[in-house]
Amino acid sequence: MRTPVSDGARHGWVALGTSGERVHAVVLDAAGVTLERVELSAADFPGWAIERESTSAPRWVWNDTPRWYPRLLRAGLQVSRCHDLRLSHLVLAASDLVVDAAALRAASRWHAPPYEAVVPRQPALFDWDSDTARDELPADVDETVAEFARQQAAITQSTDPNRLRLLTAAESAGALVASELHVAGLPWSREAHEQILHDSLGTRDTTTGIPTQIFQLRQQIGELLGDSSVSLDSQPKLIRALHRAGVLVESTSRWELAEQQHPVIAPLLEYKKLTRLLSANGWAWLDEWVHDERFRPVYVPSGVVTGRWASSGGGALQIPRQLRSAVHADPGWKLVVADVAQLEPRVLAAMAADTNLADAAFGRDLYAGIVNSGTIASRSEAKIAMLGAMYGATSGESGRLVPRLRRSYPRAMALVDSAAQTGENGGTVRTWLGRTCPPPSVDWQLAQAQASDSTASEAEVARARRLARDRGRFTRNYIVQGTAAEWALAWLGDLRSRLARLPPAPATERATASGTVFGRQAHLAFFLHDEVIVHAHESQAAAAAEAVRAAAEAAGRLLFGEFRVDFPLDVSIADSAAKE
DNA sequence: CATGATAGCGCG
DNA sequence: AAAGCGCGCTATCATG
Repeated sequence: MRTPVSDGARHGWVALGTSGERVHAVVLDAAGVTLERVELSAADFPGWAIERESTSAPRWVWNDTPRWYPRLLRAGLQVSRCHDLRLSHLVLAASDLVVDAAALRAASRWHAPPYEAVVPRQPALFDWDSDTARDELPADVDETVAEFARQQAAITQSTDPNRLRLLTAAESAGALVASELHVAGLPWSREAHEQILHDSLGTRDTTTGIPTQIFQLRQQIGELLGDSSVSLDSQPKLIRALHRAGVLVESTSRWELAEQQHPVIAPLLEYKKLTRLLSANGWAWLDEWVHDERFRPVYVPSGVVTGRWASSGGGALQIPRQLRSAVHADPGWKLVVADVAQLEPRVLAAMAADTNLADAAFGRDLYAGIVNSGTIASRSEAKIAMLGAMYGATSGESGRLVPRLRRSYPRAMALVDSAAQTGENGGTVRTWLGRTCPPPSVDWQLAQAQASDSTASEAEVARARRLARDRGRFTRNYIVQGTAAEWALAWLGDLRSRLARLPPAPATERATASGTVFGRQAHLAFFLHDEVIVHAHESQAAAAAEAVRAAAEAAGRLLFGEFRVDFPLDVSIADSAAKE
């Protein structure tokens, strides 16, 4: 295992490409001048890369991290830095900060969907259409070098090269982390999971497969509704059965059912809860997604329009709290579970340089700070108000409370209000580092144009107004959610290099079996917007926890410099990831 | 039989 | 009471 060299002077770049079975590398100096061209067989490539990393720690330039990095990891190489051309292209071609994006946009083959969408897990299910084939990502090394040059030029000539350099580096570091998370996997106890399933669902009937608890609830609900054959899984049928029993609901959603007074409600809500567990994370999920005590979801960096990650397969970003105790460290290892308290409002305070809000948050619970300042009476109201301000609430308790925040924190509120106004007017907004939201759709623009015509009907005007407001709420939230995603990338990127610098754990049986770079090393095991889980040998858990905190501080400084805002973490070191 | 839309619920 | 952002996934049901 090679430990990444810590960042210091610039180490130059190595651009990679393929041609058939051959790998081509072009070594560039820091100014982008070609120093050397190397051609390798696919088999020789990992060894060559390991050598290169240890001698010069270059920034690896490649078309798409998931097409290159997993095999290097399996060969034992954790690289220190890369430039992901696909992700960077998507950011730069759309960014307001780029002065002339024509050349980038003309290179349309670089505008490509995530690898998972192109190479699906079950290829048979995918229907290749001509567009996808035509837009396949370039792999040739000269095309790689050319795109890299275009991107460097776009950054250098932009109105804010520093931000775009940070953003593309953060995106690229995130791409490395995403591959590492997949290869390492989330430690998952099959036994603990099965215990949870058994405790809540009971045992599966040997012939029907229906768990006893669900079977019994179904019987009980049938009796209470006076219809033993009622279908509980079909909303229309369930609604009709409820109506016959005098429960006058318009939907079968949980909140509406919960309002009703009827003996069938409690068992019905329980039934819905249990069937949800069964279908989303039951025995079938366990068999499909957990192997060798690891859950290995596919993370999709930048899969969300705001820059947040998405995931593909297994519902990685929706693991229910109920199952978190199944996330369990290996014997002799620990989980360091850390999440940021109120990331988004802190990010908003820093973006707006709103010292009142940053001070209210400093060193404590942000909502308690708002209460403390006398702005709002209770913590729960403060939270509702702040979420309403960032999401664009107009009615209800939230809408009522937002004006109070506007009085106490005018700078922060003006920033989100202005983003909303820009969006309503059809404009674009951008995050702190320059990720720019998409322009309004053709349909949206058409609706606005029609509504401004003197012959427009009332319905057309109302629809255009509603669409404009919808877009305003989107852009309002975009700047905050997107900048929070950037903070999280900076946190992850800094953390991965800190963890890589920790000395390896003592040799264990598992280390020899796992066959990857992470067998003996503290490593990231999970990431979810504002939370990380690190898997570390017990001898290193405390150092890993300290690295998590230090990385959060570094991320705050990297984005917001000396502005006085902090990002406090809740950190725990435990065998499982269970909360509370 | 396959595809797409919708409801509902899980996560931040 | 159920609004106000961003997602993925499952089941059902209408449509091709």
